[in-house]
Amino acid sequence: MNLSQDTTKDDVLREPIIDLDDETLFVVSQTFKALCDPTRIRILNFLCSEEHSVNEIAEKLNLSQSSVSHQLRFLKNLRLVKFRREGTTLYYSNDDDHIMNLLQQAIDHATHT
Amino acid sequence: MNLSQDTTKDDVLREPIIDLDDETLFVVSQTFKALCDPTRIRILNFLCSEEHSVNEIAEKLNLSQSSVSHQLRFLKNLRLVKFRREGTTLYYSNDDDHIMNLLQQAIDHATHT
DNA sequence: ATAATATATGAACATATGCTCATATACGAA
DNA sequence: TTCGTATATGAGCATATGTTCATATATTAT
Repeated sequence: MNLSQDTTKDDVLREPIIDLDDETLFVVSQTFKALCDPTRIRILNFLCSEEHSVNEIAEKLNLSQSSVSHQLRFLKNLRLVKFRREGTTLYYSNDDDHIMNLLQQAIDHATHT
Repeated sequence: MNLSQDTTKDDVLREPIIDLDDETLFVVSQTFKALCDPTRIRILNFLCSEEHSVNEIAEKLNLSQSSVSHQLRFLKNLRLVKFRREGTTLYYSNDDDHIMNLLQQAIDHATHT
């Protein structure tokens, strides 16, 4: 696994990646950090199919408005969710299909077991 | 509110899962927790291709023996790595292809960006 | 303008996390 | 057994994390 990496265009045979550069490491760890908290998992899973307002999320998932808002800010900083405004209501939705796909894979794996 | 849940085996059409049960939530969060720390990411990535002893890991990744050992215990508890003994040396290796695959996807995604 | 509703935010707090240090344990060689 | 090497473990510590509480901000309606 991990037998290759970006090198110059001329390379054909590539060295295996022993260690990862700091930036990759940071991005990957941040990505998984977003997915490692039960509350965020529930929120992301809830936003998987369709958009929901902050209050809807809080009510359906039985969480405080503040907690949801804090977590949504966290997820928005990582560009995992986005929102649109309608009056005073903000509708949040998925903004990263790739990460949502990783989450679904893990959920499928967990439920399948 | 968990509008849907596991249904009977006879069902073909199923409601979307609004909320996740506690066990799934726990397993998924634990899984990602394993992948959200830079040190564990480096260790798992290093073990991705082949087995390595504790000292090899520590030296190649420039980590303390103690830190590596602690993290390996963490990863072993989650069944993400296994080891075989050869004298006093323990060779650790990947024990969960599915999770390793999730990690590689995230790494590819991060490096590709 | 004020009121009502929806959301965001900062402080404080308790808990979780990851590291280091020192030491314990396990195994093999002599 | 004793020594040397490899690994494991527990305590202590500093930092990170997630929640609640109180309050701030934003938008709409009156």
